[in-house]
Amino acid sequence: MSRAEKDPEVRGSARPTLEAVAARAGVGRGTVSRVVNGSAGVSARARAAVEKAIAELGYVPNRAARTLVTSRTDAVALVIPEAETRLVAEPYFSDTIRGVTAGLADTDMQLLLILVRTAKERERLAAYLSAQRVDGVLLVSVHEDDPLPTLLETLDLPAVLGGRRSDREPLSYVHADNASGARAAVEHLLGRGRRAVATITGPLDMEVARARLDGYRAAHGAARPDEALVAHADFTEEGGARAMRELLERRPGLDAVFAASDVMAAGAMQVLREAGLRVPRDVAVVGFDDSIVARHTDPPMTSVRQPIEEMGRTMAHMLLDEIAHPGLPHRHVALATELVVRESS
Amino acid sequence: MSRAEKDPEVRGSARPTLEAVAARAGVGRGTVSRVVNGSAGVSARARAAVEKAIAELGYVPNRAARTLVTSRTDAVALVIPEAETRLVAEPYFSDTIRGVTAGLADTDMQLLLILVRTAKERERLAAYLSAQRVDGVLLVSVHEDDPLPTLLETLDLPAVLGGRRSDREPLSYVHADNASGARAAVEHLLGRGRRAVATITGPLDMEVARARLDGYRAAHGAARPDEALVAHADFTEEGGARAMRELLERRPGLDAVFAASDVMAAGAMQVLREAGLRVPRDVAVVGFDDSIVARHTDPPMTSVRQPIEEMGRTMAHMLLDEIAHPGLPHRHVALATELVVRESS
DNA sequence: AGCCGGATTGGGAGCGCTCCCAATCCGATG
DNA sequence: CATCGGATTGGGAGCGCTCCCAATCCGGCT
Repeated sequence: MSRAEKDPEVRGSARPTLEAVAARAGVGRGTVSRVVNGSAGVSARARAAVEKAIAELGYVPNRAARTLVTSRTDAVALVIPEAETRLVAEPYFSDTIRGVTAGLADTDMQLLLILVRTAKERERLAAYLSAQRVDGVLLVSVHEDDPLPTLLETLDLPAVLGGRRSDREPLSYVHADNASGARAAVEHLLGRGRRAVATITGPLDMEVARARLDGYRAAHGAARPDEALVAHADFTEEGGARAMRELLERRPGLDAVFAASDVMAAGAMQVLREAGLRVPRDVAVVGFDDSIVARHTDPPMTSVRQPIEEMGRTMAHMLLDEIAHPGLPHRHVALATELVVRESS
Repeated sequence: MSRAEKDPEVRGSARPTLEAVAARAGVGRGTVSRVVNGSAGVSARARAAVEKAIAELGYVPNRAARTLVTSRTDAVALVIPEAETRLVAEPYFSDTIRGVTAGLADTDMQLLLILVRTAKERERLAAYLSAQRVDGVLLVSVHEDDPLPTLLETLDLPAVLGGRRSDREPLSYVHADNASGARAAVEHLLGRGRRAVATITGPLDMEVARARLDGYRAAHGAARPDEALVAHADFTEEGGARAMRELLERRPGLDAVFAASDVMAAGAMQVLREAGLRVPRDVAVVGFDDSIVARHTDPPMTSVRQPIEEMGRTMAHMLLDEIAHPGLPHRHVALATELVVRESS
């Protein structure tokens, strides 16, 4: 039998309250509260007495009581569409979380993780967020038609997006400079003498996918690239494979492919191999994300690295700012990408 | 200027309270509370009136107020040592989270994600958990000397571990049947005629690593395997490579390797290739985890799959049980693994 | 008609904290 | 020595909810 069952005092009610600390320190509740919250206007003597009492009693403030009166929750939510956790290049997920956690580390903000899987859950989430249970929201992997950002806007709840819906995104966001990254990748291919550089895009209802396609086009300068060299996919390996087959059928002479994700690039490499084409000899391949997949393909894949962990950290910092200063105008941050050259190009 | 600034009523205080619902429905607070919490003893008439009022007002209970009086928080924490998010095979992290989320889906439990990075943070966490801010704790990737499980025990806080510290683990846990999985892998190699099967272990202060090593030994039956065929590493790719070099030096004639993780196996395959040995012709390789890495090595790797998402789901369910029924004896659940045969063996 | 007991109901008390104001203290000033 | 004002302090009020008990209601029975 657990101690808690025998003696209800052990868990819960036994914990010292503000009042107990006040009594022990021989001061009033107000003074203890001031010390705990670091407000000014407490004499050194009183402060010392309170701190001593706190230490002796092992006092920890009751968060619920505080929330009840201040209506701050000291919690932020990280909302991730469930589907993304499967599709997106693997480390994306953990890197984001790691970054966000790091950004929150010196705060005593709690991180609530919310995976949204179904439309039903999405609705529940709306109710949830409306109910003020968090001080702010981080939202990653937004699609263009995602209703959540709009909801956050109307709720006037501090929020920072990872990525943006379009280039006119009103909410604060952090994203990688996808267009430049893609452009650098394609320029790299062209610079190595490739002539017919194809691309495999992500789903075009995501701005990341569009931006990478734009970068691909921009790399061609005034010379509009052959539209038959553009194939659309969905960030999955199978999608990448399918797109590669299409491309080979349409333009058998292509000599390079830029895929908007490593996973798609891996699918493409598979198809190339099956078609008897060698990488990079016959067809050079560049991916995007520099995920773990890129390092393990054969040959190892050239890829565009995005600083995902830093993005998470930045998002967290921006959110804390917005929470602390509600009037703040929204901010838009783009972080640089970096081309990591390996043997596939 | 945001609406909230102009009109403080918009955010927060404007939300209807229990009292408001009661007034609107023409009943007392108690009745509304009973309806909201689904307790019995409410007439159909009253219930209908209350439900109508709730819908009209868009009432959502204030969690903090409820927590304050019940001292339930309706939140559980998932604690992950930060280091693991880097080392462990990538999808582990997201699969676990996905599983836990799924297991919590029909509840209105919140999931708090806590990444512990430093010893300092670990201490803070102790204070945090002692402060009753969650109803229960999920703890993954425990090391033998981890002080947290013991803390949870003394706090008498509902907890479920992912993995166990030893085979005498008192706390509830869910783990994969590592020994059987490893055994199956090695038997598979022996069954294909391999004679000198080496193994690369994980850090032996983790029970998973020990269990997989035990499985390796068990597969050899009465015939104790040559101890020179056992090399220790740390679940990293570099560690796997280093161990492989050691093994090749000690026993150049080995014809198979079972690594306790895919990532280590990938490192080993790299070394084998550099040594001019072909996989699987000269040396067969089997990994553990069946992570994304296994599918992308060259050749694709045979690996032992563990049902990580299901483990997460099971952990969540068990925790909910322990929270609901505090007296419950601790439970230990082992989930079966499965050998996925690919070209590396 | 009067009474009984179970079903239903209302609302006081109180959870632990912050906010805020009135009270007190104390050194400095005239 | 009286007065003044800023610094410090104590504690009432109240946040929104659940718990619980006393009060009320009502159908059935004598």
